[in-house]
Amino acid sequence: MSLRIYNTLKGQKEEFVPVNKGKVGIYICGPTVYDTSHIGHARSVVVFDIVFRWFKYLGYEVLYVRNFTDVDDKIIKKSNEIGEECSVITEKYIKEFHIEMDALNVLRPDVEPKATEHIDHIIKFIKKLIAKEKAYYVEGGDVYFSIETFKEYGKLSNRNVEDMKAGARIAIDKNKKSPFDFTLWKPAKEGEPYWESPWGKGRPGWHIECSAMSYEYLGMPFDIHGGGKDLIFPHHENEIAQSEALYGRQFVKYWMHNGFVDIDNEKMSKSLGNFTMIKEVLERYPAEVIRFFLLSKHYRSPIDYNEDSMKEIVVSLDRVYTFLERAEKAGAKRDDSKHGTLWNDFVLAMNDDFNSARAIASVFDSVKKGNTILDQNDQGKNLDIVYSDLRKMGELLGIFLLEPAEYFDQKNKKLLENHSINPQEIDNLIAERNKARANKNFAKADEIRAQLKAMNIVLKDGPDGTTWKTE
RNA sequence: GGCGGCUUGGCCAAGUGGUAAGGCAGCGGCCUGCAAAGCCGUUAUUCUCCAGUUCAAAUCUGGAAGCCGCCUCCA
Repeated sequence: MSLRIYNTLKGQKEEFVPVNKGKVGIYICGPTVYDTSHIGHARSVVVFDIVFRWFKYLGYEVLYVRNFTDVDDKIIKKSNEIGEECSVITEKYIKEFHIEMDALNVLRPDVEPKATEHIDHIIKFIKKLIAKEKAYYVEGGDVYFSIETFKEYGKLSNRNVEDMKAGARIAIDKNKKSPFDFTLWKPAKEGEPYWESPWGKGRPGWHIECSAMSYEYLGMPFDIHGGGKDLIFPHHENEIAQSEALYGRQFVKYWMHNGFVDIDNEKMSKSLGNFTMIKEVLERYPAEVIRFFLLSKHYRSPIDYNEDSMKEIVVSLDRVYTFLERAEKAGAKRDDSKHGTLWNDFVLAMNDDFNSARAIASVFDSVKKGNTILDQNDQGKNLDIVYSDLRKMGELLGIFLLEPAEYFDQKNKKLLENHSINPQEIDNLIAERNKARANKNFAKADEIRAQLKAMNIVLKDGPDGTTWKTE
């Protein structure tokens, strides 16, 4: 049962064989910190969080690096617009990013390097490229990478320079040897942040930081490099060019790219004004629901964010927690010494290119199996196994990790707040209804049930009395 | 123009050439004073269409239609 990963470079799934036995190096392109993160960022981060967790589960020694791009034209633009220092902006959004990702139960990477803290490494990298004649300086302070010096340019995105020229969607720049040469270092204009370099005061281009920093932390080649699908070209293509041109060997073994999040079947875009921010979604749904949603479809496919899907996820999550609660009340105990057959299905799914959508089917199969055991009053070992497997699946997916009571309390609290309902009011109505029931006045009892139902409160009559939940 | 992807029941969604997972919704049943939860049964002779390869195809090949993404900052 070995792990298979879809490698963008090869266009197919391949068996995962680490560069160094027992170890895995992962580098993920993190955000450019100039604005609030949207649900698309959340997907990328959650997807690779699953990858991280799965490698650890498989017993690898993992070194997980995810950068922050904190020097960039967009940051400078924002700085000019709002009159704040770049560093104030980047720090603000890094902090926000951390808060939101923590809420989504995302594990922090081992290292989160910032471009501005690795300018020395970047300059050194560029100097070496120039020395090898893979890059050139032009009058005025720009340094470009020369794609003509790297014959394999285009191998990740399946492009070739001739075809791209035919597309002609690129501005001709007289300073460049080829229109596809890209910036490694650009000069600072008046008032822009800068660092001293052999090419004057300036700042690094976007692509170079990932080559320089990944080399610093993970060496070359390393195992996994990932990010959103849109980064395949030009960002990752350019990283390959820089790193492989300089060192003459493979840069990355497996390239992974996640699909986009659409909003109501449309691409998120500024013109449509439908950028959906993580914080907005967190206001509407529990963080766990968002995470569950993001994992409900295979990571490479597009996923559509919409109200109906989210509601469905809420119902599904309730089902899982309802079972966990029921199992725990029946005395289910965690015992990881043994696994059931559904666990094997889960592992197979995850080993097949991190197929979380399929893995989630094992979650529901476990719930059903567990409920059947409970219905048949056949507790004991079987229940413990199903329960333990389910808990373990939750740990690896990073969902349903709460105690059921905590989950339902939070949910109830939110609903009561949203509808300004006083819990005391509910208790009073229940007491009244139970009095009616004791007197066999079922008409009155049903009336109260309906009244509560109208408030989105659902009653459950059990052997230990009446409990309620929100709908 | 170049490159890549998608099209599976009312909806969402897996699917590794061997005879359609899972979830939501619906319907029937058991349980319940009634409910809720749960369980059981039921809902695609069929996977956009056409042709081909094969004993066997949703899965492979060729073609058609529709949709989407990247090539410009973008997760």
